[in-house]
Amino acid sequence: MRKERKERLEAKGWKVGTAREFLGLSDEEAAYIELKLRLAESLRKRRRHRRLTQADLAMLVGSSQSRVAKMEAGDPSVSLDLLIRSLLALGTSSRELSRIISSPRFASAT
Amino acid sequence: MRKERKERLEAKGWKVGTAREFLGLSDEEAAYIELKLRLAESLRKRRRHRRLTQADLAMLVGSSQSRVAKMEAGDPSVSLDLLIRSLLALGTSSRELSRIISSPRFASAT
DNA sequence: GACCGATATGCCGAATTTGACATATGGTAG
DNA sequence: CTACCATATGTCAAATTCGGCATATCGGTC
Repeated sequence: MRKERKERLEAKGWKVGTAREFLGLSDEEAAYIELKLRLAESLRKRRRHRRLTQADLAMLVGSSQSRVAKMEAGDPSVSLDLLIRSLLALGTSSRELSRIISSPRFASAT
Repeated sequence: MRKERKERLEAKGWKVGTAREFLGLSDEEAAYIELKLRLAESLRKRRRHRRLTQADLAMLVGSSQSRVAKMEAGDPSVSLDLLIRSLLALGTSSRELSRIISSPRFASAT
């Protein structure tokens, strides 16, 4: 996998709609990144809802505060795997997970 | 991550309903494995629908035939990450992805 | 201002995941 | 049976991701 490329940038300031137009991303890469950001956003929302600190969540999933911070930031160094595992650890159901994945981050438009 | 445990077995003969009852899996682990199996199943279905061989798909996602075989078998050595990336490479939309994730593998019942 | 809890960022060695290869198995046509 | 193609399985070095740690930054409160 050669994702050292644009992924470095993915979550810097591109939390906005589609990054696709700014960088030269393939549909597939764009979809992957979008997905990651949706999960990241949701993770943070759910953690806060439960009134947990990043450190709490880290403990819960057997990770570290810094990794949780990276997850929520959509950092390229975190995999969908860990993101999803964390959501599951927070008690997210498949049903809810599916909703997260299909929900538009803003309004896809265009 | 200490998944060397039961995951060794996960995809052996446990394509059935919930593995949860046989092995001592936590809700979270069970959900994770179920999810993986759903994606695996879907990947195979979609690849076949497109009349592609595992080698074709491998080429498409920049992987190898053996890895594709492992993906479709839900092998513990493949991550959700790769599984999802492959589905995306096959043109699966977020919408479809979400449907895959929430769809029961059989009939969850009980 | 100083202090404090929460979060962000950079780094590193350890652990996991990957692609590739060899090889085995399965099915099918000749 | 042989040949061929698709798929399965095992292994391994290289690449990626991991947890943990140190440290920086960001509000609040005093």
